[in-house]
Amino acid sequence: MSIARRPQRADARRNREKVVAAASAAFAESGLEAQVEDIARRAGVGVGTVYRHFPTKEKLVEALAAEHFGKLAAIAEAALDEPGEPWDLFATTIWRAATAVAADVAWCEIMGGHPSAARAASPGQLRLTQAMTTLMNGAQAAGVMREDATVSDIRTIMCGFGHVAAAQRAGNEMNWERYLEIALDGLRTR
Amino acid sequence: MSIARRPQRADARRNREKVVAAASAAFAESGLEAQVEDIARRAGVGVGTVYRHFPTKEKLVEALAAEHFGKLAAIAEAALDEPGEPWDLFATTIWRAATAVAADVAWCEIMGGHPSAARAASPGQLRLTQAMTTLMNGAQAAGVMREDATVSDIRTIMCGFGHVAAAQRAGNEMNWERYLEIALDGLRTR
DNA sequence: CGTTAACATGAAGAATGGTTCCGTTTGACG
DNA sequence: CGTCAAACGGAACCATTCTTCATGTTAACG
Repeated sequence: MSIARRPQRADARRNREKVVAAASAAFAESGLEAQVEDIARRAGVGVGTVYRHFPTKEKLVEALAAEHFGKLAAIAEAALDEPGEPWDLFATTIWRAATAVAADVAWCEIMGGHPSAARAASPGQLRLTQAMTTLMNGAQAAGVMREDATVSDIRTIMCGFGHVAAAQRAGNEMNWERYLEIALDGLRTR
Repeated sequence: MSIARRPQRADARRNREKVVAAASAAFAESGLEAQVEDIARRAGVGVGTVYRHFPTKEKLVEALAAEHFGKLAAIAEAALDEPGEPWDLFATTIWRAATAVAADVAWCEIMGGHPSAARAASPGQLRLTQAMTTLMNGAQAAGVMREDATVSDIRTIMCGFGHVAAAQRAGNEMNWERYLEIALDGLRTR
């Protein structure tokens, strides 16, 4: 019994796009604590409209987090098709991902394991895990990455990374490039 | 012109102790977002009493943070008097400190660079920096630690560590021991 | 066009949690 | 003891921020 439903109105879809874009910008700038009212203002709509498209603020965060993980997956998958030494492919991937994450406060928080984002495993997360596993297997087969390293280690390292990058943005004297340099070195075979 | 002031009442000092102990326990268990009312209840006093001794919640956090840094400084200073290989002295210190921090949610947050704690440099922080520098110089002189490593790197690593440990406690699949293992490896000379 | 369901709005509601305030109690001192 | 300033208690206050809802608007379709 499929209930006959009118198609979504054109202005509604447009507004949804505007909300997503505004939220993306607001979160990138102020982190996940950016206020719904601010997002609505940026989008040029009322708060009610935000809530029409996303039942809660948390769902909005989840949606953007899923999008972010999709981007990371794309970065990792791209490396799979590139030529180069196994270690370089892996390291370059981490580096590209980190650079993208560090430029966005909310993304840092999401990588840091913020509750709103960590909940459901998005397809992007699965793809990311898959691609990273392949990259790491390659490096391990070449004997340049410690044998006991797993994707879980990468998650752990990137969790710490997200927070370091966020702290750096917040003004603490800190350096995420240096953090990565040391962590990546710790993953190499001696 | 020193204003004649009555000495602090005995019950007031006792209550202060109780507040500090209660706050310590509440923060260790629930993190810095533990509520003032909960702290007061644990201490067996009213919220007003908490505010008599600490003008704001943030000051209370700062006081406990300073205490924590004092403990870390003691750990590092103790290692200075112990016999052993330079690298082991350094690594053992990090390990001891990390173990202490990981057992306390608020401590993890403080290490992670929580605003309330990062503000003023407490004497404990200075002592900690001093002792760590000595330990690191020893390891570098022995040629077992990368020459470019600085105390600032340790701060960065421990910032990430605090967050990883907190995330692990919050239920994320993560492993701070593994994190440390990799980071310490990254600090060694190849 | 007219009708209607979908959509938009933003002020009001609800929940949270730090801080204040004043009536009451209590320790210290003469 | 009697006095008094210090200390206490905790309900009330206030600020913040997510969420709802009653009212007004608009795109889609016949």
